[in-house]
Amino acid sequence: MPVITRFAPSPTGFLHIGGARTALFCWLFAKHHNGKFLMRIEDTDRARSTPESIETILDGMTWLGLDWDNKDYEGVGYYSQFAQRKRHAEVARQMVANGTAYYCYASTAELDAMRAEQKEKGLPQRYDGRWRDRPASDAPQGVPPVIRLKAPQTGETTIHDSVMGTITVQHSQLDDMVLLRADGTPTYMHAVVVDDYDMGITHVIRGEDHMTNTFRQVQIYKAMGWDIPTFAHLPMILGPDGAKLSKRHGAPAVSDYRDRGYLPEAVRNYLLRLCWSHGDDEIISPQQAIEWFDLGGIGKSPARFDFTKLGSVNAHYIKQTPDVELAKLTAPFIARFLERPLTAVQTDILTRAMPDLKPRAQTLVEIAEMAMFYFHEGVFTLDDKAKKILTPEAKQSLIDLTARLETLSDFTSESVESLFRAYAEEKALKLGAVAQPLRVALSGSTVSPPIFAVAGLLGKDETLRRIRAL
RNA sequence: GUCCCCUUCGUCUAGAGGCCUAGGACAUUACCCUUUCACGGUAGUAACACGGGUUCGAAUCCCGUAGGGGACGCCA
Repeated sequence: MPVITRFAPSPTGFLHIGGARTALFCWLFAKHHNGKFLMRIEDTDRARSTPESIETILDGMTWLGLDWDNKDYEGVGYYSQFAQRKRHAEVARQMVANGTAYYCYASTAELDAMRAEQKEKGLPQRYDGRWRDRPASDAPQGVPPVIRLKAPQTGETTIHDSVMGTITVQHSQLDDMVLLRADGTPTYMHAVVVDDYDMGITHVIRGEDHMTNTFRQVQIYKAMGWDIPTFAHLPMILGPDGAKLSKRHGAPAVSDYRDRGYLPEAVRNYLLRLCWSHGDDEIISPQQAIEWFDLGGIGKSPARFDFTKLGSVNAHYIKQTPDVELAKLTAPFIARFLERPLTAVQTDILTRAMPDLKPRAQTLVEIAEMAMFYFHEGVFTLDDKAKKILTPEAKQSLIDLTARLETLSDFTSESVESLFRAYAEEKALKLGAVAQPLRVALSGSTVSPPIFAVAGLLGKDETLRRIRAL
């Protein structure tokens, strides 16, 4: 049987980084087995679902390179849960007919009171089954009922989770959950099961927060006589402090990572290593990931998100990315700082500077910040450190040097360097004594890429202009 | 409160009863390289939550304790 997995986000916000990890694992598992990976939007909550959110989520998936196999579905490009509502209702009614579900006329206020009382008494908060065995003749007039599952009350259910192992829950822990709301729309619990069945999902891979739900959902499969898929519940991703990953930690949305200059392949590699391992391997190419990925490699314990490590993985992928492409990816960040797009000449400088830029950065934003001085016009504002470099002697050396630079016919990184080296030797100076002042002159800072390379890139005119502007 | 899951360096993890003097990566410290900052290289600090068992032998199996996470909606 071919493997079919799915990612089923609810379109009520952005694509969460934890969701992205789930999607990645589903995708990898399907790819590994030559199966299919499907996208389903869980939009049954009409009040909270928005088209913008769907777009954001799909964008995030595309950015990460996680393509789904039902892009042509019904012309919308994904399976919509809401569109299946008639089918959900039909199944619920079928369950009433076969005695595995029933109508419940309890009002919301009534149920709130019930839960409040249970809580006060320290009892487990569960629906007490007040309509479970009442005859249809008891139904009040004009009250639209919900349909509830008639859950088994004795015995137990065992599931064999591919990550968590064999887990058994007593049926006494289950309650009669709502399947179909009074307005005829399905609840999540019901819709997932029906959709997973209809879509032929063989492996339900999802977050651990769905673990206990699984035992309730299994009752629906049983009630309908459907085959139960394989479940794999992934441990949570926690924030650096061990609490739930949230806005407080800075970056819960996939788009945050794009905006901060992380490469999608780096984010994927980092995410892959959260709760999953393949021996001591850390840097794993997309091809290797597909080849190696298996459910057995997933750990059971939750992982904390570590931005520092993500940074180092990102640095690795930055170094691997070809200069032309990296320049293309960095240009928008620079353009944002400059408040105008880069000219062809500037793009060319950026590309040629890339070999010296990329080993120094962890993100595209850092590259952009570091590259800004190349495009600087006018006079630099120097900090104290830089000012300290420009002693009267240093300035004098620079003036001496401008005269010599002037005569250079072949103005390159190499020729400038040998000229500086010769000068330093002549004056019995360390190279740093002339290189540092040049660095300040050309970059406006005490820290920059190798300064002779900078001079070569800037060219003779601009180099002399910057020295004279001091 | 009830139920479920988890627990190896600061973090991600390797580990399937003897290969463990517990390995790797990130971070961190020192040194080397060096025109600055990085990159790179070398070396170091650093962990089996605790308590009981089982066994000739436990990070690994069992029980308990503590801590963490999750679920308990006409949200998904």
